[in-house]
Amino acid sequence: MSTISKEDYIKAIYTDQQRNGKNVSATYLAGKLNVSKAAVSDMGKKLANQGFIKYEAYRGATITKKGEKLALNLLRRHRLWEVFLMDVLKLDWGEVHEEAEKLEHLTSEKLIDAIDKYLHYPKFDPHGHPIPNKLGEFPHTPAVVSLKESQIKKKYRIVRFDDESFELMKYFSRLGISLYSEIYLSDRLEFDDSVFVEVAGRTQALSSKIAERIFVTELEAKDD
Amino acid sequence: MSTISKEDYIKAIYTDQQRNGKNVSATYLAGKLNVSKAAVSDMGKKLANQGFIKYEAYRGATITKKGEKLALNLLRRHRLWEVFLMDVLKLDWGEVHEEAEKLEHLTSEKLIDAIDKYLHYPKFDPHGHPIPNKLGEFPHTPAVVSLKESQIKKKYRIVRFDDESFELMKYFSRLGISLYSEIYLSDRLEFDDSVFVEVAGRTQALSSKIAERIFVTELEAKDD
DNA sequence: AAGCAAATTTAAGTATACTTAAATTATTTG
DNA sequence: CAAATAATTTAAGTATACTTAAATTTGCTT
Repeated sequence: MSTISKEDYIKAIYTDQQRNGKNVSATYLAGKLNVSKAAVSDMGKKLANQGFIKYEAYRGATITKKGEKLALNLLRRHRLWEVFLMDVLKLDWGEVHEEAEKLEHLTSEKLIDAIDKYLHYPKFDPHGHPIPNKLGEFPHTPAVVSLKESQIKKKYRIVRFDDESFELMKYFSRLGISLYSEIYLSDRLEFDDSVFVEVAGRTQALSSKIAERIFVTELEAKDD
Repeated sequence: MSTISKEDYIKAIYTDQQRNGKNVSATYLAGKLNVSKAAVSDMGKKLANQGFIKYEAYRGATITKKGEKLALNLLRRHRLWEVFLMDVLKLDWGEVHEEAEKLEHLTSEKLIDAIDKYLHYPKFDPHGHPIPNKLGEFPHTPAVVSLKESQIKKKYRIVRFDDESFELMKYFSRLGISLYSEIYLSDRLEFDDSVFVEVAGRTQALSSKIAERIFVTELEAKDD
């Protein structure tokens, strides 16, 4: 009923819809999944037939309840594997996502529950993404905003990197930007929406593309 | 180059050739892999083209060096996963083989090496199968024979169950026959080659089909 | 050694998940 | 608002890994 390929489409549709709120376009999916737009159109119809998504010709996909259930399950498997591979098997940052991407598709309910138990039911993965429980429920979390939307002259704590690419993660670690570190948003340029931040004792400029991927919670005001 | 399907064929060919020493027949593979004989014939040609096996029409398959290398790698991945799933994640006997069967195909060199290290380089899996190292070398092991070939009136230690089926494993555990237990081969019937054994304080009769799957090493003579 | 049964292959066809190229629909812009 | 351009779909074709049914080969039996 659901193959690896289909699962990849469903996860991409769910994730993009969560992030951007609108119908997920064929072009986006083709880029993300590295296939032609024609393939997306084809698969769109199949997934719609099987009730995982709604697919209107020329206007993209939206996830259904059934699709969401599968997507949350995949997210759960993916994120638990990530924690496991990093914390237990000591794979590093960059390897973890790619491995999890493969393992998530072939992991039975029993196995993933065993991993969950072994890890004492973690609530977040190594990027700060919340891990759905068996029922597909996310842990309750304080409100988070991306650095792009947060206010200047305020102190925050980084709680999530909303990106899995090894490249960006390496960039962050080179800059001393890591999960749960404090960050002070000193300024934002009108010109290109880039931001200036103080983190790990350094002042950095970050493009809005990057700020958009860093999620934070507010801390008490900084006293200078 | 090598898909999950192909890997399953190669593993089956390698394993059967090891066990029975002759060309592996299409009928055997069709049964083992749950596909038609026509499918085996098809795939046989493909695998031969790619250098994994030799395949002579009407006379079955033999593994090549290249195929053996891949098979040993698969065996390594499979067996390490089995140890990991049982010892670390506490899955039970029956579940372990099936899960490993899926995971082995999508496990990178790095991951399997991390698992190997985590487990402190185990030499045998939960069925007593030897685990090849990174180079495809088996650990040195004392000579083992199946109960079918061993001599009566001698004491042995069970060191391997050469079968992965849950059914047989359950049967053994019901009879109190477990890995590394002592077993005394009291008699063998000419009639059907079945054997009488004393194990776990009980006297049992075992069919030759079953005796064939139990591998033992000799212990010092039993003193009555 | 001929005939027969079993094993195997060939042939034709299916489903999945793609591809490229042409045709169609939607959207932007002057 | 029409034309251009961008996005998407349709059509035709490919590779993989199967299927069933018919034809062929092998090896056994007498």
